[in-house]
Amino acid sequence: MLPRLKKVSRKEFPKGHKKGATYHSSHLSLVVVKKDFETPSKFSFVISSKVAKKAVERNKLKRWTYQTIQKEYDNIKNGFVCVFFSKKNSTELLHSQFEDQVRVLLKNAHLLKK
RNA sequence: GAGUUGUAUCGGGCAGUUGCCCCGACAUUGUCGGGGAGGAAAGUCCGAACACUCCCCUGUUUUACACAGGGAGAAGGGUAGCGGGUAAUUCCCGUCCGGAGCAAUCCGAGAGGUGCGAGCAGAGACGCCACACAACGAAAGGCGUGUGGACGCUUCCGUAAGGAGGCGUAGCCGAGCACCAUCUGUGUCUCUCUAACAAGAGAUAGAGAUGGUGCUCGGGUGAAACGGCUAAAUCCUUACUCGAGUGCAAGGCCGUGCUCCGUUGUCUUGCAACGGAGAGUGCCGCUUGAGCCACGCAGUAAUGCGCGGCCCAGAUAAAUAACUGUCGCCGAGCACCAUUUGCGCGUUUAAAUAGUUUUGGUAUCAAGACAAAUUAUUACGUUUUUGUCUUACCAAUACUACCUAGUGCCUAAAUGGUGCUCGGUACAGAAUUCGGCUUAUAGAUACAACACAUAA
RNA sequence: CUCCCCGUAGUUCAACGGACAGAACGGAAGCCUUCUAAGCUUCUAAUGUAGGUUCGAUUCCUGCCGGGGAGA
Repeated sequence: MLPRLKKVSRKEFPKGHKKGATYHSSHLSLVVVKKDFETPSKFSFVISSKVAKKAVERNKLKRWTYQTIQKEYDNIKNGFVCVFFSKKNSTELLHSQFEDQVRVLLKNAHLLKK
């Protein structure tokens, strides 16, 4: 899991999506907003109850994303606020497929240092 | 043995890797130690605690404001056999009654009153009249209250959906009873006639048949059948209970932080001071509580009391996790072993094994016999091809030989154990707290009860 | 999280506890017309679900299911 400092707090949440750049994959989408380059990047995950009706499913998807971000966190550049949005079919994925989707989105957004 | 019902409990264990939230200590941004979802955390269907606003009453006070204590009445809501439990309940316990079930057991808003009573079926669940009484209304009049608008009661009057009243319609089939009418024949008495009987006339008694009227009972229809019964879980009353509403997004704290506005100062942006507003899990409420465990006592029980021990999530864009290995549990399949049981044949002749006969199937490499075809002017022979039979193999049947009391079902069925493979390992995630109810839940365990089958 | 409201044909709405649940716009078939439109006739299709009260439930009561709304 991510520590609380690396997650987006309620005040820092970007209010309109129009400011940031959006990236899409087949089961997820990502909104990235630039901030100052000093602070480390922060992440968030949004899933509505229409996507997954049970709270257990929603918690599971949220934990999967935070876990893959925690694995890749050393490679990620500083100074961004990133929000993952789930699409309607995102409950169909297995765990390894879900991790690949998150990695592909991070790569497409040019957040990885390499 | 295989079920059913009720109650209660559990609902994965261990190890490794990578991580998260809270508390404490040391120390300072790290180490160490402790803790980290449920029986339903769910639905939000009830109830309570707690908090605020409002209403009313009492007291302090001349009154008001304010403070303290409390919820009597009205309206509205809820509950409903009876008794008990609880902080409280649409909850729980005991018990009566009604219903379901063979039974264990389960279900029930189960007080009292009034009366709407359609359609179909059926002979029939009524129709009409009037407005004395009851009910409702108030244009006009009267009386009362009030300055007045008006309000209340009442007379004449009006209303009919009809409580009570009157009249009437309908009334099938069968049986019984009563009354009336007609007819039939009989008995008794009196009179006439006769010697007498018979006959005739009159009166009276009871019987039978037919018809009519009235009453009672039954049939059939329907949930209910003639003036009663049953019925509101949409009405009314009674008893008990809740003052009404909002719900932790209740409610409160906070400046030195953030945003906006205004004023003043320096006076170009900007900065500083003061005031106001807003936002804000920054902090409280927030987890020690109708708490959990064990024992004893009271009680049929729900539950209560006493005593001892324990501290057991507290996040806030929201922690409690992810992956791997192994073990466990359940189901299915396969293999091996063990036990039990069934059916057939048999102990007077078995089966298995060997040989022969008959029948059927397969194979046609080789050999033999027979038949057909091919080559055609005709005949015969040879070669080739095809078919059948025998020799070959298998199965069944019958007989013979051999041998003993078991053997067969071409490995039958059930149960248990071991090993291997495959599949499954549920429902589901705290958000103010607690007590209930309802719903979802792979499976596992314990106890109690009931009915069925079998054996003793 | 807390608190409210609503479920009837494909759609929008009706229906004292009483038959076979009605209307409009739809859809299908036929008639009319040279053809289409309009018009006429016929058909189609529903009480969210499970119990209870009642002789009888769309309506009354209770539990689930689904949808919608309010409070920052």
